[in-house]
Amino acid sequence: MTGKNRKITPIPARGMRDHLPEEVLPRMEVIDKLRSIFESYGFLPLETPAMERIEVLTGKYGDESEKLIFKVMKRGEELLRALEGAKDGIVIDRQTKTLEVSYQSLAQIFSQALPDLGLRYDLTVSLARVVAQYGGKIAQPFKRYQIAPVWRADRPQRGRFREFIQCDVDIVGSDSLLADAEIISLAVEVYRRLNMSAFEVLVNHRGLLKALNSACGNPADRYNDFCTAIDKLDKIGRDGVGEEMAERGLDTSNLKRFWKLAERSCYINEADDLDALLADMNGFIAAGAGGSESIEQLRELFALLRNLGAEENIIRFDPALARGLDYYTGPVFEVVGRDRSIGSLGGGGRYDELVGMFSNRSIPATGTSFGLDRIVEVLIDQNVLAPRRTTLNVEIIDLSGNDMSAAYCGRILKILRREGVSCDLGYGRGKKAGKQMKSADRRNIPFVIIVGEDEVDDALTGVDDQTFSARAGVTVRRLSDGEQRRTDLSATIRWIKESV
RNA sequence: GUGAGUGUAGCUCAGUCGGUAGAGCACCAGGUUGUGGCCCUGGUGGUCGUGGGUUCAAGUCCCAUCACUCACCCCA
Repeated sequence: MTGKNRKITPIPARGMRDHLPEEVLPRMEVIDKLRSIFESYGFLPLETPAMERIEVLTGKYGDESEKLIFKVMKRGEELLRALEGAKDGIVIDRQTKTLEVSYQSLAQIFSQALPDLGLRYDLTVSLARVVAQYGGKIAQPFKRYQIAPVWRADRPQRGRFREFIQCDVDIVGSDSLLADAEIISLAVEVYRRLNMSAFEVLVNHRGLLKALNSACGNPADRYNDFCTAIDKLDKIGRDGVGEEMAERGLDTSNLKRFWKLAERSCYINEADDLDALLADMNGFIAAGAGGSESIEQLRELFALLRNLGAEENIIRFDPALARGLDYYTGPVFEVVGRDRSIGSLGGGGRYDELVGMFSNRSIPATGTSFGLDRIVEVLIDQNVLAPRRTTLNVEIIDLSGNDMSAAYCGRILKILRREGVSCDLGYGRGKKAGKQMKSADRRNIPFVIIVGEDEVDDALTGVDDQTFSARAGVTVRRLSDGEQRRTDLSATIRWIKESV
């Protein structure tokens, strides 16, 4: 460090964020609530390393996403050996400590030969690895949740970061639709218990989309393109989707019939409309492979959801729901705001081919992921959640700042803390009352206890804490409305507990 | 990866035709002897992102670079 010219920027690394206490406190409230709901459904916590072997991560997400994995290079001697091992297009001279490499080989060597670790890109791949590693120990169906950061080397943007928290809940090893129903009703309960307003859950089936793709006149292998285009409906509208499909070389001649069906999307409690829609859907896809089976599954899933006590007008069958990820194989769902302006709050579905990838056999799985940051953002917007500047209930204002008052304050602190009332001694001991009170108020501390000569005169020496609580005169003020009481400590504690 | 925009005090920003930097908020002190939020006064705080160029003179014009933001792609 040679002076101020060398000052290091205090801005966090690109796409990464600091979370100050006032922001962390409401986030932790949400996390606590999520955990208790997950556990009430019997999901168990799992923790896995932030870094995985690189070969665990690669080949799972598709070429585009694979570029977004943060890779960690081999280190020290191993790095040199790897460079020497990458014979093609590279010459290393240990004597002269020089390295010659063609520009073309460089990118390939750096991205393939040198990394041996990577930061996890999501939590599902780690789950699949754990299931393969501890297969015998883990009783299936395995219900696990994991709330943890994941990393993506994406270019940051509004609501998109390089490090963010995922809250994943999955059931591994059951192909029962009951598992899908349980995941969906869990999602509904989470948003309801978080007091999120104006949301709904859209449900569809990947098999149905496959059949719709065929019914629209496209070959089966264009089904991913079909889903990708449909998935953009909210953003670019029907005409946009049509153009998108044309660009991708898909048949758009039958699209009108599809929209006609899609706009009959209805809540699952609207039984007559729902039955009619499913029946007409079945007619439309008559030739589609496996489509009828998907429709039967949806029918059963909706019945199960009603059994699990689904509220009215929350869960909706939406034939135009696609979900971007191409690993889904069965029912899929997405939680959205009713006005659609806040985008997706979370979603999930069945993915029967993914978890088995380390086990060489297919293991059925279904699950959901909650976007913690987006949920917190929406809850703050809806005034359900507020930034919190303190965990303190009480600050003690010591006006005298002498040995006598210090002993008196100390005794109050000890008793309050033991009673579960968080409290602290103001650092402005001995300063003017106005200053100290202002300082407490600015940090949103709800109560102050004012200790001056009058109060200390009342202090009772040589008595136990219980006697002290019952007899010591305490001046306590509620800052929200200025109400001030002079009473004993026990009554003070009751008042504080009642109002916070 | 592609395209656009913005960098001036801790924060939000102004700064005219190129003439050596300003406001509000925040912070500190006081107006106020044991009572906060409002108001008033004063104060601290800036290599104008960084480097180069043009000019008698650059926050201002030009070039480069870095960082951030937004949109696309993709996703949570």
